[in-house]
Amino acid sequence: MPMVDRKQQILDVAKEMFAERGVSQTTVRQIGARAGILSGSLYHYFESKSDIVDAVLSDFCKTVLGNYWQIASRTDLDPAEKVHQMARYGFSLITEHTAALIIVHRESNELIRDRRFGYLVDFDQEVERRYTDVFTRGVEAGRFKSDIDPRMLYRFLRDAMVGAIRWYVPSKGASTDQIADTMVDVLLYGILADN
Amino acid sequence: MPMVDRKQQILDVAKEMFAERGVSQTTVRQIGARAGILSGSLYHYFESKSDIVDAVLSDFCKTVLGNYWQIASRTDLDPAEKVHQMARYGFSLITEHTAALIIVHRESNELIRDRRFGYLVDFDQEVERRYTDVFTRGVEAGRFKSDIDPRMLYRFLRDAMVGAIRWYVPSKGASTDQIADTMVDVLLYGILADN
DNA sequence: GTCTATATTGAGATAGAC
DNA sequence: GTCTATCTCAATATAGAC
Repeated sequence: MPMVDRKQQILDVAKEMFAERGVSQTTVRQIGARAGILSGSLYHYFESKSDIVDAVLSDFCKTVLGNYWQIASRTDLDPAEKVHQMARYGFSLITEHTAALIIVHRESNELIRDRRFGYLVDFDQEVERRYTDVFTRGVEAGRFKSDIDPRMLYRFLRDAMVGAIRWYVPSKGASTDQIADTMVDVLLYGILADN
Repeated sequence: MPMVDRKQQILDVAKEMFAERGVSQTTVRQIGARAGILSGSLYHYFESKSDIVDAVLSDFCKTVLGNYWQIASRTDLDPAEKVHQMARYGFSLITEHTAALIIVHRESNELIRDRRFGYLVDFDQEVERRYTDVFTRGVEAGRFKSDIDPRMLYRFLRDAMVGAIRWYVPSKGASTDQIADTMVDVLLYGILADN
């Protein structure tokens, strides 16, 4: 089959456009046009526009959670190093899952009004737990200051990470790893227990 | 006149709804309904829905820039204290200008496609300059590490600030000042030159 | 200044021929 | 599997009576 899987092609196109213009600003006609078919034909592959959004996002959530789980499970890293690796992964999403990240970040508030996207809330909480666990362990291990607020720290970090998607340009300047390194450097020297 | 200025009332209502549901998801019918008139009557006060958005945002930008200017101009604060005060003001926008901040933060990408909202870009750059100036001065004064990246620091700080609007609940927990204090504490102990 | 009524546009979705 | 053609609905905006 020389023809690329059309369903996947539609997903790729839709993902791009959702990221560029926002979900609600992207019409099925536009998706069809860029995919090279008419809007009506989309409904051969998907039951609704919502289905397309769902296919893009549920895939993203599964991948990201899996990867965070892997890092969080490593036993060869101390808490500070673990935060560092998690931050590197978090920033890497900007280039590796640009479109999905933009959609989740920019529109999850709107999307979760629809019950079918309730898993976005669970996703958020799962990721938060991965980070706060590491912070808490770090405190217990005496590696981080005992008066830190894990939830607040996570939120600062997360917002700085996902916020970067609005200004980061891959071609010039630092890599996402370098940005993560800078961020973690600022963070650690503020939260590492004095020694 | 016992009647509140209707134009202002419409603006207040619209601002609220834009923040709740997003600009494009808010219809003129809904605005009219909550303001107690029919959608058609809105056009007696505004030429278009865009005009309403504009009225809300241009006002916000003017106020914020003015206040940042005031803080940045103070001569009684050293760089670290100035960052602290600016961050406190930045976080205070969450409660003081909730709706406008949400709109600017969540939708400026979309809005600036429309030429008439080009001033949002200028606004962003102006605010950035206020912050990076302070960081740069701090380096020159030997108060901050010499290898910091003012732009990146500003972006971390800004994204953490505006991101907080998605999780901050005024009624319970910390005040915005307290959150700013925590944030700046983390930030400073990472960027203050050793002494 | 507000209403009724409606023009106009564009969206998601469907039916059925090919 | 894709197209043509169209339905249905909801949005912004307008015209003109009151």
